[in-house]
Amino acid sequence: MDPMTTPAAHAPRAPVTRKDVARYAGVSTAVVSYVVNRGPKKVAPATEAKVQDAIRVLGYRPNAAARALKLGSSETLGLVVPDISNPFFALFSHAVEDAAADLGYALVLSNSDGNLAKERRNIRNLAARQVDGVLLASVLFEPDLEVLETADIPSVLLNQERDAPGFNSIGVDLAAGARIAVQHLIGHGHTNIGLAMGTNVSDSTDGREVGWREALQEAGLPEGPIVYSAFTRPGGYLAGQRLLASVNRPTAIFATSDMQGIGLLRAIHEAGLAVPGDMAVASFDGSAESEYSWPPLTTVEQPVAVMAEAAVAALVGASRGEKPRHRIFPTQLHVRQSCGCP
Amino acid sequence: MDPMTTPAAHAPRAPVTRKDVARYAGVSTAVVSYVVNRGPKKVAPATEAKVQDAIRVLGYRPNAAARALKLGSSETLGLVVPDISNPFFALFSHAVEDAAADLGYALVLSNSDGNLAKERRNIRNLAARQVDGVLLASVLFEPDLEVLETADIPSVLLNQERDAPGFNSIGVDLAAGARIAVQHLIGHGHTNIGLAMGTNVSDSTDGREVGWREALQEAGLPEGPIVYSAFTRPGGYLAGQRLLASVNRPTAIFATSDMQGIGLLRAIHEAGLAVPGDMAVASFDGSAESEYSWPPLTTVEQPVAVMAEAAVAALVGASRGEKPRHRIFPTQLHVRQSCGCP
DNA sequence: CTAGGCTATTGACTCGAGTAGATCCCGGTG
DNA sequence: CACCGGGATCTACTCGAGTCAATAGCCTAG
Repeated sequence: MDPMTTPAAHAPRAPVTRKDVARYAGVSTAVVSYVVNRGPKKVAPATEAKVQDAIRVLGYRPNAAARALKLGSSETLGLVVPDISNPFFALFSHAVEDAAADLGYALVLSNSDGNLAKERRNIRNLAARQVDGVLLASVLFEPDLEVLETADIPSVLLNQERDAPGFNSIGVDLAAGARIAVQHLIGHGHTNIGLAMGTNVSDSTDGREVGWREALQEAGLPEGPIVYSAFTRPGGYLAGQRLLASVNRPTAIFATSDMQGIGLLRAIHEAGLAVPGDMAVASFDGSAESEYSWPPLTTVEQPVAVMAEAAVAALVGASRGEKPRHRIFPTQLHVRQSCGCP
Repeated sequence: MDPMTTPAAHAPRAPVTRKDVARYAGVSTAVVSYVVNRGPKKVAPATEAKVQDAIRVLGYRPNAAARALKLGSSETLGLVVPDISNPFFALFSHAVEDAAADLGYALVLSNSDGNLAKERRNIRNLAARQVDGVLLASVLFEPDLEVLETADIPSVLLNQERDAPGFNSIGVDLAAGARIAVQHLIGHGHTNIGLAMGTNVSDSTDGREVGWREALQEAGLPEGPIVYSAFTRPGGYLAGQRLLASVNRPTAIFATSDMQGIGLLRAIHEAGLAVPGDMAVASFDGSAESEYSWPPLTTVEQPVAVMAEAAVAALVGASRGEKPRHRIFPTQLHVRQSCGCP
């Protein structure tokens, strides 16, 4: 440390700019830029050393706002999710942040709390902040593309099963995933399989419902009871209570999210039934929580990390003029014990 | 091209600037600023109407980067957490985002993944991005304040039990919370209470360990076995296996986080024991997951929303020159069933 | 010894918005 | 009629960094 006097701890230190570095190093400001950005012109090694030194001594950090202004890019991506405290979105956010950080982008997070007006506000807000792209996990199943269009930012629709022409979108093959899970349940000998379906504002039927139905039909089984409720733990709990009380009580249930699966388990336990003995369960998402429930949930895993990377790549590609596209990823069944496997 | 047809959907529309608005409205750029910011000078109502009109027609959005450059503030806060997919931090992030949004701030999220080097990088990165403040949930229990000092940004240390002079910090009374939980367990008649302690890089003892010990001493009970492991589900699982195998197996366990509590439950279930019959459990945090485990966990709830608000307020206060301070919040015991209550 | 050809460096302009200071225009006074 | 007050508006500079065109050295070939 400097043996001389240290400056007062809380003196409002003026921010160090490129000019200060230039003066200290005895060069022009242009050279400082060239050193910092390694280009676009070369700098003599000796000069570079002087500049690096000055940067270190003064503790210079380029002002990101100035940079963003000049370059027209803030190196920032926006992520809009319904609720970050939902484990699935938390997982997703983490993966997105990782992918973005790898490419030098920062991530601005905002929650829409299942509220369309808030979702719109958030998008507009991000647009005003000059983010380079928006990743939107809409509260709607058919998001209102208008806001995105008028905001005129590259965007990716997440969790999107169907193609929205002119937009990047990313999703998983819901139907195939659900089918595989229900088939697995059928493989355990179940003939009456219920569905705890998440509610969903859309005209078209959710792929998970389709997959459930298909698997049943293929096996020549009748449709089990369906209960619609929120994609949440309480939603699953409620669905569980209803399903258990239904006239033709199923012996297995497929839940359209892990959160519902968790809620389901609670309802079943409270009814004094055993899982998977009295009631088998399988769910959808593949979150960490599903691994540590009791019993551990057999679940359809979404390739979250891969999807996040693809989403970020699509955004970065869009700013380079690439065409928007719709990508669907495959899921994978994670067999644990709630289905009846040992 | 036909001038009447709409422009090609993906024509790289040039961004609308203040100048465009000024030209369209037939005024100077200064007036546009005055209208947008409602000051610092007055504008005649008629002129204002013209400008508002132009803004609407052209779809003008002020460039946040330019604004940030000129004003030296980006209206942005940074949040650094070890891992957003940990439910506790997810919950916290949500609360922080809410509080920040209420005050017009956006939130930049970054994960440090329990990696000190990454934590430092993230902080520096945020500093370069001119965030107005940083909320830091450090991976260390005694964060290296040096980075924050040299970065010279207002900051708040989260989850901080002890006072770091010159820094804002926010935490809960860990010892008191742990004590209350252990006392509750004692109230159920347990005399051998184990501790699943999260590992913690610090010289001093974690408050939760202190609280556990105090409660035992006060009741004249001997210390039960302690197992140290990560603050995670697998950490708790491991701790559970060890505690169950220990020579003087306890009849109740206090876990220092909900995640550990969840892991504990799994280990106990796998051993074929009943909770709370054979083994009672209580944990710490109050996350949503603890409510839906089986059985639901009795846990010490942290006032996450209040703390988040206080943290954001401290940051905003700091930019106004307020003195840094250390605040400790009380916890509250949430009695559910894992402790033995009906 | 000078022209030519390099390379390293610099000066100066730019991005878009905030705002101080100058200017303009109007009605009202003396 | 000249002058002044005062509100409305405009001109011009600023923030910090990127980068191009111009320049200053300097070495070598002729």
